[in-house]
Amino acid sequence: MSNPDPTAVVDELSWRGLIAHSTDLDALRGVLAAGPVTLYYGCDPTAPSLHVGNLVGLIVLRWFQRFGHRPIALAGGATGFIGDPGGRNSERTLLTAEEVERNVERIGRQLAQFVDLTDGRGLLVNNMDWTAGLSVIDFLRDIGKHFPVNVMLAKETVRARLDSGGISYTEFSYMLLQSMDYLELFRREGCRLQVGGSDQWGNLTAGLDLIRRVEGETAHALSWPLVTSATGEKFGKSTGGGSLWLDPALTSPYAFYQYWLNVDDRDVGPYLRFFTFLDHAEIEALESATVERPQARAGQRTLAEQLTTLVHGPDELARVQAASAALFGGGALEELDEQTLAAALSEAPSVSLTGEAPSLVDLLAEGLALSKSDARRAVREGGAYLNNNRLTDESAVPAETDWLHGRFLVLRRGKRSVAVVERTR
RNA sequence: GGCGGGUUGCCCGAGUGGUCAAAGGGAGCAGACUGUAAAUCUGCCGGCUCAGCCUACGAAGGUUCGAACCCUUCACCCGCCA
Repeated sequence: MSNPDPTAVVDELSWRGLIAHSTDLDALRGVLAAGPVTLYYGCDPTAPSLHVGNLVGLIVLRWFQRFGHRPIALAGGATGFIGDPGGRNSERTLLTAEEVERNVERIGRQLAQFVDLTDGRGLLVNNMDWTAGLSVIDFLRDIGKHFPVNVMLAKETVRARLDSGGISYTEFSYMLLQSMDYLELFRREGCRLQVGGSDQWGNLTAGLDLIRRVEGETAHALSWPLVTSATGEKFGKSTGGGSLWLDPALTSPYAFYQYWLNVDDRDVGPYLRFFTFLDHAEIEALESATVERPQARAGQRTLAEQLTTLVHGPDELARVQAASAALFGGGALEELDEQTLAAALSEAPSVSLTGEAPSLVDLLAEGLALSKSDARRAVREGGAYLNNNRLTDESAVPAETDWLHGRFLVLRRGKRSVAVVERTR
């Protein structure tokens, strides 16, 4: 898709609620109108995978690409080494060089999945490339000289840290590195726009200042609002507390799909706008459907479908939908044929068994990653199920007839956590 | 460098010799109600070979019949002074 009006990307993002702060929007439109604009978004490799928090950035890059612009996805091999002081009240634990390197490699692959890199339409870079060889003296002279400490101290991220636990010189310097990235990309690639979450605003504007001082030119910044949820919980914390990762090894596509399927009614509309590329009419229709017939959860279903496809692909989507239908369909598991059941269960965490079966409490603990105390408690509280039947006996052992098709036991804790035990002989 | 304050379970935070696995809140989990939602109510929320035992209150050592609580040393954090 190529839109005839390259400035319309601003209106699109605005309609979707993806603009929180911006530098001069009219000036930005002017730049966008003048031709394809190169812009960048950076992620630090603090973990071996991107998470949903990074998803907005990737989607914004895609929007720009759709409107004919040229996105750069930056993996922060250098900045991740230092640690962003923002959004925390204490110092980060430094990652080792091996960890950063490994994370950069993995995150780079994920970034490449979201941005079309063919024929120079997009670019993937690592800021370590221009930071590693820099000497301290050059850095202090060429970059540090342009940063008034009084201005840095006034930045929200720094001030918050001064009020809580203090901040090391290392993290204090983070802003300089990020600004230097922008300057570097401005020089190398003619990058004129940096996008980021609103918590990055201070860092974004620091980059603009640097470019103005060094190059005497105006660059732009655009931020999106922090994604929140209606209940005030941290967005993207999957049930169970962990982050919602994009890597299927860290968050299974099934769990990923279920997360979106369970989104609060009040969040569906905003999330459809933020996270999908559906057109306005379709989103508005889903928004009214959510108001009129909330129990159908049409919005949640579409959201879950769209995002699972975006991140994990259509094949995974089909599998997790089959699994969800089997596990939440309300029908008896015994009635599912072996093939369907096996396919559905392939999405759930599983335990393989060869010999005699241990107690169900042991299996619950292992399959659902609980402590045995927790597993015991779940049974005691009536929150543990075998093949959709509530367990009541803490010392129960699976009976021969419990094995579905002679192969499977379906264990469940509460409504949503499912694990499968598979027996091989 | 000096003086003072602090370090408690996932987070915040009470606890100053036995009744402490440690108040209260938040987060989380389960049950009921529902729509695999929200709100609400109820229960749970260190581990285990679970009516008992083990491990835990920054670290190590000590006093004591007994220590999260007292003493010593060390580490880190926060103030004020230099």
